[in-house]
Amino acid sequence: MKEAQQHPQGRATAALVAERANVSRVAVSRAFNPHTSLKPEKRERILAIARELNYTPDRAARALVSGRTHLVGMIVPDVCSNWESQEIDALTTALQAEGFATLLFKTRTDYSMDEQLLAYMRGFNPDSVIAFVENVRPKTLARVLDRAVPIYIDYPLPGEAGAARGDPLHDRLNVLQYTGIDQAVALLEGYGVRRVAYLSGSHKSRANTSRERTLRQVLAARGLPAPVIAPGDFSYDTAYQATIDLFRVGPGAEAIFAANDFGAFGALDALRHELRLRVPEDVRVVGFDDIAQSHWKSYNLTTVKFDLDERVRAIVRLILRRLAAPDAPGLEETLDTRLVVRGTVG
Amino acid sequence: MKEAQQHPQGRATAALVAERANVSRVAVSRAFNPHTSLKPEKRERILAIARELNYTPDRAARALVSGRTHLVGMIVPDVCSNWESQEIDALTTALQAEGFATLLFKTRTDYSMDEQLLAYMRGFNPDSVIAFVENVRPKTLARVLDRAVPIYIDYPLPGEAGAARGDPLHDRLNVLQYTGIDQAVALLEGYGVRRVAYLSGSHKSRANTSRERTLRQVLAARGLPAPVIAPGDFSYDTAYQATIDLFRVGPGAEAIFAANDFGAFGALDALRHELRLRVPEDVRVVGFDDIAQSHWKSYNLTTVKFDLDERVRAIVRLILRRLAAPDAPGLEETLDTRLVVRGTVG
DNA sequence: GGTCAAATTGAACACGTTTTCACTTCTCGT
DNA sequence: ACGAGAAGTGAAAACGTGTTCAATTTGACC
Repeated sequence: MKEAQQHPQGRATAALVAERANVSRVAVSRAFNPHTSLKPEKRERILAIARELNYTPDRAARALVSGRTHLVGMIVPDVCSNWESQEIDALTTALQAEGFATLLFKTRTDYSMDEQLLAYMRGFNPDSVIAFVENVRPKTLARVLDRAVPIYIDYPLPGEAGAARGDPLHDRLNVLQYTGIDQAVALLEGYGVRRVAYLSGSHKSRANTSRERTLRQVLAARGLPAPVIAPGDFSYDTAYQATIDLFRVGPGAEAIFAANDFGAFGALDALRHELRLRVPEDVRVVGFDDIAQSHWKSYNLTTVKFDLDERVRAIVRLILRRLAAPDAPGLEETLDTRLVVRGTVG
Repeated sequence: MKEAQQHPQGRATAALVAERANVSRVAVSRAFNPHTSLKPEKRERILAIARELNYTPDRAARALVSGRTHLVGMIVPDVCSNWESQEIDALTTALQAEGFATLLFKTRTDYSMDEQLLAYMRGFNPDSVIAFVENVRPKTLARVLDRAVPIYIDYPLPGEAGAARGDPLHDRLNVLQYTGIDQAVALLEGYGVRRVAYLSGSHKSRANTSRERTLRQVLAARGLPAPVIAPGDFSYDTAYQATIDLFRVGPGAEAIFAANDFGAFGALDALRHELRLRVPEDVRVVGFDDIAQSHWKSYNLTTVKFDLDERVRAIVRLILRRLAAPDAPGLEETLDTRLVVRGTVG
């Protein structure tokens, strides 16, 4: 038997555990892999000694041979001020339970995802990649990422909804927004609102485009006029200024749909503190996301909610299905939204 | 020369690049490691072919032999609602530039860090670990993490400040709070404030303890009475309720120090929307952190600011110094704070 | 042209694991 | 008691890279 070190420093290795337990190194490996055949009492003894020696199989070595790193790459423009931070938070917890870890990367805040960053991430060889950033073409992603199949979080445009696109290059979580928006418009209509403004998110983002078009569709279906569009970029500050412009320069509105909750906060603060308008008496406001701050008293925002738990479960499901069948064609999951009624509509 | 595959699928390997470039595999390795001797034109040619084949050295293999994973583990209780999310955000960007990636782990929100999670993280073998969670003893951390030397972000208590503790088990970033708190109290004193309340963070957290004790020290130094303590846990909701109790049941106060900005928001909303008090006319409020939301019009919070850039640079410096000298005794960096004046004091 | 130090090169080994493949030992039905 | 299938075992071969070391080439100087 080979002479293993007393591990005076550095991690204990499988060879050391094997020596201590009077078994082969292979047996140690098997003890840590559930679906291998090893006499139960033997496995028990090995695990006990491993615990005693503070031994865990080296993930780098394991990755080298198995091809699995158990890392899930996530690319975000901003960890703080976004719906995505909630999702990262919940995803990290869920993935931890499945034996994965979150590998975080930051791209520029203009939602552009450069190839350099993708290549950088690829170097870490994640098992899966979740693209929160939309402004990258699936083909670019697939070309740079040779192994992991990326998961797109997508907001289908009206008409695309049921279409099976079956793209084998990536998997997809579709978030439909019709239901939530329709509930919001119905509520507004009940208060007699007719003139609606849409406070945009970033121009090129599909989340934004989808929300705007779906809103148009819902308004049209109910015989209401098309929305006025105010420019924005999902940020508080831009929304604040855009709202001021909408009322000082533009035509104003009876209700504002903001592309996200942060934008809605900006709109609310502009209406109340700058334009001296009352919400909801003078203007009504609806957001998207339902982040933690939305229930705070200063805002108390009525908003279109994504079910976070459901969403996280769907993503984890996509990851596990993909890893179980690496060559399967593009997988899809679809979720719906609903309205959370608070104080900014009436 | 060994027959390398055409890489019909899967990553390109160093052997393939070597074959294509008519060099040895070792030369390819050297081409990617800057401080090795290789004829420049040769390195150029190898890198060109590597780029063409979309080749990057496998980090798992590299980690196996070099012992460096280029991963930095971060443990947080909450990614969304915290000062930490800002720090994670900025740290991730800075670390990316140095060739590292952020490995994110979530612990329970009660700030307790179980050994199981530490062992789980250890399996990924990060080069460095940043402990945002305070409720774990350095010895526990050092015992579970055999390789990485953890970095503690610490808020020294009054009196501990200059003391070189020289603990070799971990490195430390000290954040002093005297200056910022002193500036805040001086400002309040200028408005004639004498009765100050401190709205706590989580009881066991050193950030909280340090803020409370430093506030006591500053008040005493200026001949003002000791603060009334209202219980809290760094969250909006708890702060909201605690503020109501402070005024309905307790003695009230002329000014409130909240242990963090989120708590300050809760206090502000409780004062204005529940207690119908005016800020800053009736009660003045000061927070800690200066997060992004603190400048929003609804809050416009006067707060003790941590310089994020400076802080991130200090942490990166600690990481690099530690990796350059793995056996050095405990490293330390020390930073100060300052007050950001906005609208909640006067 | 000759000499010596410095720069460059590649074969062999090491890193710690999983996987494959024969081989041995059990288990159970006849 | 016998065979056959199942379960358990360990030696050896990967996985893709960095590092060591001795051999070779280059460059500068006289």
